[in-house]
Amino acid sequence: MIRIPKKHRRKDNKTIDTRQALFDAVLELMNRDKSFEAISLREVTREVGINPSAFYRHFADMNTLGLELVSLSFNTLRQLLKDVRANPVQSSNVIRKSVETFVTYVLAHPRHFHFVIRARLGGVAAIRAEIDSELRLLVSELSTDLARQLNTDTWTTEELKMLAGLMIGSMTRIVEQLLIDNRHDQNIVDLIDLGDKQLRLILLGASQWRTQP
Amino acid sequence: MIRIPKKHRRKDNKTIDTRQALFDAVLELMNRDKSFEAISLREVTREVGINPSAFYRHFADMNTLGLELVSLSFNTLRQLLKDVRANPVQSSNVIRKSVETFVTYVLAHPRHFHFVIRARLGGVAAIRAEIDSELRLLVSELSTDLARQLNTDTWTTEELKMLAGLMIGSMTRIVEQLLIDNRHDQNIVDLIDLGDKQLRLILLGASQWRTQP
DNA sequence: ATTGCTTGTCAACAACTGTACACATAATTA
DNA sequence: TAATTATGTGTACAGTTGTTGACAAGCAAT
Repeated sequence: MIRIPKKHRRKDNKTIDTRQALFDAVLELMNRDKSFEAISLREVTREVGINPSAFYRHFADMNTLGLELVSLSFNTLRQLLKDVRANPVQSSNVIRKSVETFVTYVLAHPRHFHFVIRARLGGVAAIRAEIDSELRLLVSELSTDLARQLNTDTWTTEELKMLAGLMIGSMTRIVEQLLIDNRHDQNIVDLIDLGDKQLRLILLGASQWRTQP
Repeated sequence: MIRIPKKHRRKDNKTIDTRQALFDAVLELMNRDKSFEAISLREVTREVGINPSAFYRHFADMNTLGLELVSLSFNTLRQLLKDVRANPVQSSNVIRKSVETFVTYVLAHPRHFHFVIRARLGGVAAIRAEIDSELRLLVSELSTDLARQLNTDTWTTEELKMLAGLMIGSMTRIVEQLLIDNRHDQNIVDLIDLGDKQLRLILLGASQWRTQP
């Protein structure tokens, strides 16, 4: 019988071959319109082209794979934030430029964003919890950023989080419309326009905000 | 063997018994942390206490059941909107009162809202599409409502939808936090507070909005 | 070249799935 | 009452699932 040997590395270059392929397979299957919960272990190995039992050489089960996928996905998001902080947007229209870079980045890494968007409300509680905590972290980070640009006399910490949540919520919806069922052939430019206007309206409201008793 | 007979009605009183029980079973299973896609036909019938084959007397398959569940769920939402329009809120603090009634209503029909929230990004494309179209309808309705209260010179139709989408998006997040994993024991009052502030900030921004070229 | 670890194959298992068919019972209509 | 229709049962089927255990091959270090 002909056996096609799979290469595998070690220690320094830790067995990334099929491990990465397993990640990719899950993302690909989700891209083909399956929720994470509905993807079977065998389906994944079939996609990769290995025996079902070989799966266990890399992950204890599908859920731990999913949890690692959450980390990976948020890492690519963090990479964007890092880049943005390194090269802050310089433009007369900061907001629109920011939305543009964001959308561009999402479209450059659609699978990771698609996974998070879908798994956020999916059926695996542990994954939901992990995504939730990552998002809360994001809200906190953004609210401290905002604190530097707003009058801290009129903004409590809680209100800053409320504002940050609103902004991230708006962006989340953009990603949802961008990556899921855009059969409504919603133009990308239109989506950028939508995000731009929503953020501008939010920040317009913020500029008028006064703490109420 | 003991057989417990199930009653069933007809025509005028259309076979609602087990049919309704099947709906309830699905909602109950989703409430127990399963995504719709991951619920098997047999599981549902097991929950109801009937033979798997009997399922087909009521639905062609799980997906059509799911689609009907979308209709049912949005009907309960429409009921709220109907009530609200019939008895418009009269208060010095309209926004907060509105959020309160909304949250109260959601908590009175948690399963329907829970289903929609979860299935909106779930794995069944037909169900997603249906929910999406219902939500778009909602956005349209709200934007015509808003048109009556805002200066139509400074608001285009598209911008009204943008505003309505922002408001509904905010409420959607509230429902998500209300019904899913509120292990963060987020107080209901805090959530109402959050929704109130977000809506106020949005409408504050709206009051300052000017159409830009 | 031998040893030892990693990665993969193969075969098997019991459990569960959706669906089909023939049949039984309950409720409605004639 | 008798006939008809709606609903539910029982059994069966082939297909898929997660997981296990024994074994083989790839790779690195000795």
